[in-house]
Parts: sequence; structure tokens; C-alpha cells
Amino acid sequence: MQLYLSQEIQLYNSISGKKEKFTPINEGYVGMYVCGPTVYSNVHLGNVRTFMSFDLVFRYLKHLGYKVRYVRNITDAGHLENDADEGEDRIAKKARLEQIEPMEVVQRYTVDFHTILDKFNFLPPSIEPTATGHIIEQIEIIKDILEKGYAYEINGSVYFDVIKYNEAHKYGTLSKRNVEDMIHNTRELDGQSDKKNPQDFALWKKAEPQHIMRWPSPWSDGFPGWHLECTAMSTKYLGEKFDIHGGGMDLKFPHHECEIAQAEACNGHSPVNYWMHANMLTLNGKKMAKSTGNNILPGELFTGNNSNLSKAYSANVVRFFILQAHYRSILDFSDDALLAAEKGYNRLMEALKTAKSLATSNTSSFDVENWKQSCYNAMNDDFNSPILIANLFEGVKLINLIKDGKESITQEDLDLLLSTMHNFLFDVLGLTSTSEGNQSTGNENALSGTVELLIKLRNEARADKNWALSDQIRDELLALGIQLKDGKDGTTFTVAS
RNA sequence: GGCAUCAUGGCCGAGCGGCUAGGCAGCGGUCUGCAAAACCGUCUACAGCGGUUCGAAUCCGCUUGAUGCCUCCA
Repeated sequence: MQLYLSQEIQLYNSISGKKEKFTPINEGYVGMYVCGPTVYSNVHLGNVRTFMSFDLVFRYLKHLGYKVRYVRNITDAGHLENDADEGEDRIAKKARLEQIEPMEVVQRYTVDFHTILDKFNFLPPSIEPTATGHIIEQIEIIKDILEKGYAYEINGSVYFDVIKYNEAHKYGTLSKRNVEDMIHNTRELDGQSDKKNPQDFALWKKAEPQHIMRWPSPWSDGFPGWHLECTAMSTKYLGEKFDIHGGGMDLKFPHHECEIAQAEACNGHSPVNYWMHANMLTLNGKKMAKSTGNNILPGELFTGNNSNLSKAYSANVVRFFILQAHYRSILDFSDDALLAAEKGYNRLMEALKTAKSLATSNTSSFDVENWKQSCYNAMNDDFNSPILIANLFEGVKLINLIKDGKESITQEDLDLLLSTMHNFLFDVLGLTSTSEGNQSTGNENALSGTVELLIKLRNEARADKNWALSDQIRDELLALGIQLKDGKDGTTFTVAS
């Protein structure tokens, strides 16, 4: 029996503003689309958090036995600097500044994106389509919208007519805005825009003569509007109606609003049942901005090479830290918070090692089955990873108390405890075991042997009560980043990472 | 200025009307030759002012502040 039959997910639907029971369109199958990055610069840490939130969703749905088709696009054309105006394509701009081809920009930052996500142990999406690979599909959608009368062509460009659309449908349901307010509050200066109204958005843009990113269309040689690619690709791979659409909060308006309008103009109905939006990341209480230096690149976390960081952090620690907050809350990134997360993470992993050598009893003094369900309950409640983690720490405490002889557990319950911890930590939260993750190299074996030797010598000195020598060994190793840990069963060591 | 979201203890962060969140730090223990590490135990909350209710961190109103979008930065 699949787990999803016994676990009911409640998820927060941005469009209704409420938690709703999750029921996929086709039982056992889930279609999920998440707006991917525009590959015009190094992936933003906030982007990492957004995609990590949906990695968590993807992993949990799979864990429950759903067959999930997860589509996450790469925007490699059409994303303008300024959506409301005659902006420049972000990728084209970067290419101009760097004096390289747009596709070189795309390639460079797509590779960066994948490299960083790999380090954080993201599962690859089922399909990762690009905007430039779906120009034909986008043109077909524009034709359809034109035929339905919700778009108009001017000077080789095609714009979506928001006012007209709003007469038959409602524009702004997701972001809870109404078109009248938007018209009254438009601050935009009246530029040389071809648009009938500032709220209209581009479906197709005629390319300037020097613009290299151009494709033929019935209207002009040009390129598609940013919002259109997501409609084209989600429809192609997931259908006119699919289960979950996700993205960062900042995409709610206008991007997702435009997607709804485009799809509804074509198909007469909303494309998505559940909208999910991941919240922002701040740094030291303020928003991240490259211009003020209040910014960390994901890669800098691994080197510690940033004035906001006191040291380097492993991808696991960062992942653990991010998942300790709920995806719908603003999360504040800081060195102190990362240090705290690192200690907590280490404690969790230590307990896992401890658990392997626990003595079992004939009876259990703890209801493991009940605890396990509370882990599921946490995730079922809108993917509440912080509560899940709190539950996992209950497991840590139990393990340590059993070790101290203050609680008891049967072999059967211990197996259940361990498999549950393992499933949630590694499969659902996507952490990797430190011991499994780091393969021992020859150097590490040599180091290990050397330290073991020093431990042996130190123990001989201690047996002779030669404290000066034993403390020298201990202290000088510590200065080198090797900490000796004297326990009841002998001395172990850890190497600072 | 408009729309939206939010404000929890030294720090991070759950909480969706009554019942312990959790992590880190601190404090007290266990262990130790002394330490460190590890483990156990434990204290400090609910932005302000009103209201609803037998009862509010949790619902409503106002005030203050923050964040996102509208206006380059996810």
C-alpha cells in the first residue's frame, strides 16, 4: 500500500489564502511546475532557498509513493530588465557587458546553477526545459490568444490586453489586486511604449536589428515575453490543468498572474489547482542586495570567503539551517544562526552513530510508532520541516537516554526508530550522512593512523601521570584543528572541517 | 502612495482559542588527573493600546515597525 493513502497532506494554497486538503487530479500522480532561474548571473542564495523548498515538496511526495513529474524551467531568453517598460533582455544585457554571446552567458550560469544545486544535494527535476527550446509552442499560444481576442499586435510586437481580459475574467486573483486600483496607482511615466495600457504585458517582442536573440514569427523576427514560456512549457509537459505550481513570493505578481491570464485566455479555465510560494531570505535582518554588499553567494558559504561569515559551512549545515524554518516564513541568514544550526546538525548525526550500538530490551518505554506518525503529521501539515526536525530531536534525546539506561527499547522498535530517522533525514530533508558522504582518501587514512598513534602515546603518558606530555599532545592537536574526545570507552577524535 | 504578508525569550525559529515546540547560547549536574567534547536537567517570550471570549501569542480594530510586489536586485 502506498503511504499517500494513509497520509493526508494539507497545503497552503496562495490563491485561496488557506490550507487545503491536497487531492491530485489523477490519484497517485502529481504534476508540479516550479519557475526556474533566469540564467544571467550566479544563482542567488534566495533562489537556492526557493528551490530547496520545492525539493522538499518533491522529496516528500515521492516518499509518500506519488509518481511526481516535476518540471522546473531554465529561462534563457525573454526576461526583460523591466517588465512594465521597454526593458532590455537580461541575458542580452549581460552578454553585451561581458562581450560574449548570449548563449555563452546562458551556458555559464546554467552550469553554475547545476553545480551549486548538486552540492546541496537537490534531486534533479523530471524535466528541465528551456525557453529557447520552446519558441514554436510559445508562438502557437500567442496565435491562440490573438484568435480569442485577448491580445493585439503593434509594430511587430504582441501584447496581452489586460483590460479586455479583465472584462470577461478576473485579473489579479492570485495577488489580490484589482485592475482599477492598478490603473489609478500607476506611477510609470508615459514612455514610448506601444502598449495600450501599462498593465498589458508582452507576449512577443520585435527584436532590434542588433539583437542576436531572435526567432521568426508571423509578427516579426523577435523573442517571446517572459511570462509566456512558463505557460507553454507547463501546458506541454503537465497539461492544461495540473496540480502544483510553485515559485518565489516575488513571482506572484506579475509573473504568475500573467500565467493565469494567458492560460485562462487560451483554455477558459485556471491552469493550476494549488499555488505555492516560498518566502524570502534576509541577511542580518535586511534584504539581500548586491548593491549594498549585504549579500552572500552560495559558493561563498563553502569557502567562508565573505565578510558576513566567520567560517566555511558545509552544504548539509546550510540545508539543515534553511529547512529549520518553514518555507512560508521569511528566514534570516546570519553567521550566528548558521553556527547554531551546525551544532544542532552535528548532534543529530552523532545520535545516529550512537543508535547503531544501542543495547535492546524486551520492552520499550517509548511509543515509537506514535512518534513516527508525529513526524508524518508535521510534513502533512503544509510541509512543516521545522516541526519535523523538532520531532527528530525527540528521537535524538531518546537514543541518548537509552544509551544512559534511562529508557529501554526493543530491537523491533529500534529498527523502526532508525529507519524513520533515516527516511526523514536523508530521503525527505535531503541531508547526506557525513560518514557516507565523505569517502576516505589515502590522506585521511594516514591522518587517522597518525592521530591514533598520538592518542596511544598520550594514553601511555596519562598512565604514567605525565600530565605535561599528555596535555601537550592534546593541546597542540587541538591547535591543528584535531579535537580529542575522552569518553568512557576510550578516546576518539574529530577533525575540524 | 497602493496591494499583500509579518512582528515570539540573549540569538535562530515553531505555534492556527485552553495542553512542553525545537535548536544554539546561559545556568546546574554526570563524566574527567584537570579540561575539552559528549550526555542529562533547567530559566528568561509572545511589538504597543483597546475589544470579543469563561479563557488569546493564537480572533477583531487601531498604532508603531519590518519585508515583498507595484519601480534594477530572487
